[in-house]
Amino acid sequence: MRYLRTFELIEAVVRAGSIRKAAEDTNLTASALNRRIQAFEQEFGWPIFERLPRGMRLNPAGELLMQHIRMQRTDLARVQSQVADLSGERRGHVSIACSQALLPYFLPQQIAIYRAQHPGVTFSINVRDRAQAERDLASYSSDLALVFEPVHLVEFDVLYALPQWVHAVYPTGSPLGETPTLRLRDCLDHPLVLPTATYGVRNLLELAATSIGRKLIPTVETDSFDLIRHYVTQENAVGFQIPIGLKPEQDAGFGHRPLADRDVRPGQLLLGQLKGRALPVASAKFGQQLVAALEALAPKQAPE
Amino acid sequence: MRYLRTFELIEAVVRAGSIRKAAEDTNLTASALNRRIQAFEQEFGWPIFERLPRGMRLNPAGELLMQHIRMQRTDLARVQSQVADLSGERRGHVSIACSQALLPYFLPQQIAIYRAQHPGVTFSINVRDRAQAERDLASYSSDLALVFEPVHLVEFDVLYALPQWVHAVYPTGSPLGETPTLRLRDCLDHPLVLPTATYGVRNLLELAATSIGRKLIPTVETDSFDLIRHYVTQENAVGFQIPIGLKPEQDAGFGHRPLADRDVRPGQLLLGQLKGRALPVASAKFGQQLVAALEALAPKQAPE
DNA sequence: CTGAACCTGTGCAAAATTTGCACCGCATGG
DNA sequence: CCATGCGGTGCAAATTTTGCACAGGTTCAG
Repeated sequence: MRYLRTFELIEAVVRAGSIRKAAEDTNLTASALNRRIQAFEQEFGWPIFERLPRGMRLNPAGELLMQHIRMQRTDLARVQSQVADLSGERRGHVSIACSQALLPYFLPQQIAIYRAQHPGVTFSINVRDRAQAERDLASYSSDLALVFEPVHLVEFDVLYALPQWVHAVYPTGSPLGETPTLRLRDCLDHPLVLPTATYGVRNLLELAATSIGRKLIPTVETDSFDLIRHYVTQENAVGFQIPIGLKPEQDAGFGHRPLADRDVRPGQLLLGQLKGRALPVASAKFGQQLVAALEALAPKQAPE
Repeated sequence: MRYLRTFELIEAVVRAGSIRKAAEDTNLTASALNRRIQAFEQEFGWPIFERLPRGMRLNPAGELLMQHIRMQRTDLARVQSQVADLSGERRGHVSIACSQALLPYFLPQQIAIYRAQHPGVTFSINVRDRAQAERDLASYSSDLALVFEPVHLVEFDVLYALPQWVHAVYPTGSPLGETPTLRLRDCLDHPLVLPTATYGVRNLLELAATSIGRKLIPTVETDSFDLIRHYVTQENAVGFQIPIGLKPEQDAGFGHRPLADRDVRPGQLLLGQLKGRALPVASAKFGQQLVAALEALAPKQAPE
């Protein structure tokens, strides 16, 4: 939009950190860009940048303004999406911040289902840890968040909460697959492949280990759930994962089953949005579909 | 703000109902204005006006856009107000939609108190009936509403609720001032000066009258509470009013006292804002002051 | 201490955009 | 059936935005 150009330029300066760099990104001269920023500050009434010898940085007033700009832009997108909806076009864009576990099966399937009905809708999926996901919502860079065990929950409107029991992942043939129920202490005798501390699964495991007086000593620590799955087949190791990221019956050299409820408490996979925000039509509809899909999933994943 | 010019022009067209009239209001040529509107519609992606032989009218898409425009503008004002606040200037503007009863004593006093501390803050006070007050909030044309017995209460965030007993207003020396408690049936023997049906006081009285099998037959019906007060001294009539609009001891030829609790239920004077809206600093602070003032008022107005 | 490499900011002329004027086609209403 | 008021358009003038050249300042390496 033409009339939002000034905002785009301001954002470019914020990103680039200096007028000259931003000028290149925006195909403008530094002088032209400089004058637009100055003109805006004059109109706005206060400077929004600190002039440093190395470039420009937002001052507190600028931070407040940036919030407004981001909100303004996404609200305009919402209006356009609603207008498209009432013209019967059902176009739009959905942006989701989610945990890794949703990537292999759940989200691809849900997106395909949605797009089968509304081919005009596009998606962006950003993998975020639970803290960053909430920050994404707050800065309007994602519409929906689908994360495991989020941290703050301020400014977060929960659309649906699905309980998830932590599963252990082990090579096929491992004795862990044999016992009637799978206890945490049995897993701890094997080499452990654990996610890093930012992840909810790790958090739940640490709590559980402490309460039975043990410590988690990871053989491999990673932020890739893919690596966890694949490493257990290399060594006789144990990894951990929530079931939504695993196929019901696995046959690529490893199996998985839930840990005993009394050892590790189940966590929650939360679908949510920014509190009080009106979502674009496409995002709202997709959110509804996700709620329905998660609901359908709930009874199948009963605790053992 | 320069970059909001397009929005101003759109609003001007909406208000004027035609491009040519709006062109006069905005000191532009009809052709220039016409082209800006067309350029915007092109960028926006859809027409926002219906072209009628007699002028232009918003289509549904335009209605959605107007909501966005209004919201956008007031949010920018909020940002500017917050920035002014962090520069320690404490400037700003507070707009209030309120019932008539607040005009004679309560609001003037509260505004004076606030302005003594923050002389940079300006006020606009709009008298609105309870339905229109809520519409004002929804269209962002008022920050706060202070109304008696509002109707819908959707989209309305209650900041404080003060119970108000309906008082009868009668000429000094009237027998109504003598009885131990004032019953509604005694009032009904006198000529009645009633507010019109849009007002909460009338509503409460109608309900009360019906429940004792009587009907209200107004001698004078008016939307001016001033007139009610002054008319009772002309004829031996009875008017009704909520106490916040009356001085505790009145001596201008009329007295007042609450009607019996069992005859007429007390109504609520509600201070509120649009649900989910972040108010400008000045409005928020003034809102807090009003809450404190209403709180201080509460115990003094005990039922008889 | 010095010079290169950054940065923001400014005067001025060229380029691009917006505006005003004159005018068209069209529906409405007396 | 004609006067009136409406939105829309071509074109030249007016205004705004931009690019270029350059000033003035700070940082940092040698």
